[in-house]
Amino acid sequence: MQERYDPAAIERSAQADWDAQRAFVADENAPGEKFYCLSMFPYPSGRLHMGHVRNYTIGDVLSRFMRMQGRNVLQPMGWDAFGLPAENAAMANGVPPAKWTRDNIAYMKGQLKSLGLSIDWGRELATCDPDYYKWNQWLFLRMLEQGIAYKKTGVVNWDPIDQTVLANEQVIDGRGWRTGALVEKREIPMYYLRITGYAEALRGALDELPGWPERVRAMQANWIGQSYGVDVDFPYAPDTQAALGKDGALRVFTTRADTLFGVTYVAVAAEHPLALAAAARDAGIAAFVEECRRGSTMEADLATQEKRGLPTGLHVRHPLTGEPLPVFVANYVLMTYGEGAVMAVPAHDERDFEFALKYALPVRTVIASTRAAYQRVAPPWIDAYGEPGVTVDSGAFSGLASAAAVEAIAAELASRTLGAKRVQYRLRDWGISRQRYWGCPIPIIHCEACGAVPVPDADLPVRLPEDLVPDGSGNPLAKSASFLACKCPRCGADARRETDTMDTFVDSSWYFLRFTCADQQGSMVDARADYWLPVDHYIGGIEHAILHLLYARFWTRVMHDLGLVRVAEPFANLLTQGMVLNHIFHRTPASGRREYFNPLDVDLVIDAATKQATATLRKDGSLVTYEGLGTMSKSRNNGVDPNLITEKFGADTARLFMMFTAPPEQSLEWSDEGVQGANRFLRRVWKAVYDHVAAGPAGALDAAQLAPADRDLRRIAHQTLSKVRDDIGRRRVFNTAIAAVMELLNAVGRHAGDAAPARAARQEALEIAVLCLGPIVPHICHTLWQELGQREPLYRVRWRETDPAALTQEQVEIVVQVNGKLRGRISAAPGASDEELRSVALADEAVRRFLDGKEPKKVIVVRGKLVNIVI
RNA sequence: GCCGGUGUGGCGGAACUGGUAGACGCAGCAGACUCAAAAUCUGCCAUGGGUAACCAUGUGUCGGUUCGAUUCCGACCACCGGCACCA
Repeated sequence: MQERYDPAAIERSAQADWDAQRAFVADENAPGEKFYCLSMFPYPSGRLHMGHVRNYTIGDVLSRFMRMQGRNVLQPMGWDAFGLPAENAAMANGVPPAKWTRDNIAYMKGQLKSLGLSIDWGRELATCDPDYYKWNQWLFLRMLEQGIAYKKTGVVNWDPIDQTVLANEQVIDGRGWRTGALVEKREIPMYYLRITGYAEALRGALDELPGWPERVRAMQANWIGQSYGVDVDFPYAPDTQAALGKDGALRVFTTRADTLFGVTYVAVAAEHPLALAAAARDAGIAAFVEECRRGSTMEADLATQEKRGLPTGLHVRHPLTGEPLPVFVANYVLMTYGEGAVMAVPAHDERDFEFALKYALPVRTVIASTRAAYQRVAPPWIDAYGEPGVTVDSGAFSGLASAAAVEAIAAELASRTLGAKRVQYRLRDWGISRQRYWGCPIPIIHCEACGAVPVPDADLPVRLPEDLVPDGSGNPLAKSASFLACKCPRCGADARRETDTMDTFVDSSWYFLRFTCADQQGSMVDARADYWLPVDHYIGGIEHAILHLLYARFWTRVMHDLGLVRVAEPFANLLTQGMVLNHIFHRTPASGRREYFNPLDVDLVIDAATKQATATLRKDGSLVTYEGLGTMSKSRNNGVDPNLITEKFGADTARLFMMFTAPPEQSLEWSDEGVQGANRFLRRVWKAVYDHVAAGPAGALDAAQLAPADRDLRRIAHQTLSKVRDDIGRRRVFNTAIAAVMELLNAVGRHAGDAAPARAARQEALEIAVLCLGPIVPHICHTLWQELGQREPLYRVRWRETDPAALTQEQVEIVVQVNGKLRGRISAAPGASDEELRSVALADEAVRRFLDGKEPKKVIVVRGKLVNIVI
């Protein structure tokens, strides 16, 4: 055995062994219960980043661990290959997105391979392959037939100079990122998927996902946002009838029908028909409506902006009292939620209260607090105003508890056909049309005579031409004569192809199904999907907790309902890993644009006393501003290239650092010293095995022959075995598992003696250490396992059973507290009774000092752990 | 703004079911080896007081429940993730 740990050579040879043995090819017919372990596939941005390394290491540790538990494991990998960055790169370099993407995939695949991941590469797929996206199109057509996909108008960001649609991230402070032009909103026709039809199913099934983190389930439930309420119709007053030229009613949705008698005005969104009718008559309103339409589409902006509105001059009548109520246009009413109109109850809703105060509208108290938190609503706002209570000043409905009042008022409205109870969801339908080139074409043909005609299945896939180069001025597909030209499938006339492509969330909504049968040409999925699904463990960033995971759940349900797959829920267990952080340094020169510096080029000193940070540039010692820790990102230039680490220390060191430094769900702070520490530990493991092996083979272990020190080592080794299995297998934490093996190795270092039983105990302890580390640092363990004289390669070895006899102890330490404070320690047999523990504790010298001769009032004994004496 | 999360030594973190706060590692300090340095090994390492034994304080802040709270409850503060066209 070599004395020096040489990661480059070891990793090369271990990977060659695994390749030669086809060690990780998944087989549906292999023995063992299946285990589908999936990490979120990467966007091929060019190079792997540390978030990927963390994600894929977690998945690989689980995969390798589960193989050792006898499971039949599938761990696939692919590429989320469509998306905006490829178009941006094309604009910057003139390279077609297809070439850029495929080059990136080739490079990143090499990087992934060098990490030693136990992936079945035979199932690799890229979402930009026609073999893959053909089935996006095929399922879209099925959804169209089912009415799940439909067309309506939607709002987009429009850059008037580049004549192009912008993504939200391309809008900076209301201006286009390239042109600086003020962004406009435009309404254009788009395809939507009716995810709202699945809202109840998606929400209800969250309760049946115990393997998901509570916080993700909560986030999804809130996103779907189920609320029970009442639709209320406010009949038009004569002025409104005149303005619209017809009779009718303004419909609002409310969860607080009990406050109906407190309504003092109604508010509508800027896009609401009533607002548009008012705008047509009044230039001031038209200007306000236009201003609201110009603003951001992002919810965060809408929610933080100042609440403003204007009276439309129109009125509606209260459905029960007939009182005329003014109609306002307000920027805080969302056209996309409910009916785009709200009944305003300033006394019992904080937003309405703020608005009414600002515009001097009446505030009418109609709820009495059941805990006497207030008498009459008056500024300033307190949260109690918004709580349910008992109705007052509500005509025939006064004196009812809120819940009862809702029922009674809903019944009354229903009897007058002016309202009905209804369940409302916050969730909106999923708009999938993107006015972009690098995505999956939507399989529609526009015919002058026949309208929008679906492409026949036989003509799928609609291929995306791969030679176009976007230049920022709109979708190049719209200028490609060869792509556009086609015949109408219905009438045969010349027609034009749809140029919108699909949201890339479509691509990632079913890739996990395709991995099970990536070679299937004849159908979207086959029976193998039913064997492997659901994914037993899905691992990915917390940033995907809502959108991707909800869309994937929805898409799978649609496939389920079409009879394509048996499962309805695709992911049985979910692990949401934390972000990888690094220091951020910048400098803002007088000229303006902020410049970021890579942490590699900066020295950071933090004064322990003052906590003052001083950051200087290495090359010239000049000062830069320390911004603190933040997610590694290109824009902040604080990424660490995984290659630098693997080249210097090896993949095992990178893997160990990632797994040891923080538990998987928490964010992980990058630390160069931490990486060196991980490498140091691997060198120690190597040396421990080397020293042992160099002394010649150890004999068989005979428990009866062991000296006390040998038994201690053996106990620690078997405790470690149990702990690591529990940590990885049940708790899904790795840092504590690694810490346990470190302790075992420290114990091996302390253990001495060349007698045969001592050497046998060390052999066993080292075998257990290597076995436990195997899933985490597979290359070094692959080699050390052989050096320890094992014939079966480690990747085929089963986990070892803990020997209960090794765990027994003659004496255990019991902690003694007086009034909850630690005052002494006693030693007792593990099975000692409460009485025995109590009397030994009371007799203890240290404890007696604190008892001060007093009689204990109470003695609490936790067997095997502690005695607490209360005086 | 709304929804979700996090907060423990100089630093990353541990304490799993309410029961010894600080495992394991990093950094630091001291020593051994060395001509020297690196590497390696050994010891120390929450804060304050004390030569020491030991004592007091201490898990973001304030309060509560309990024999006992990092853990449970309430209020607050700071930071992080998501908010529907980044993926």
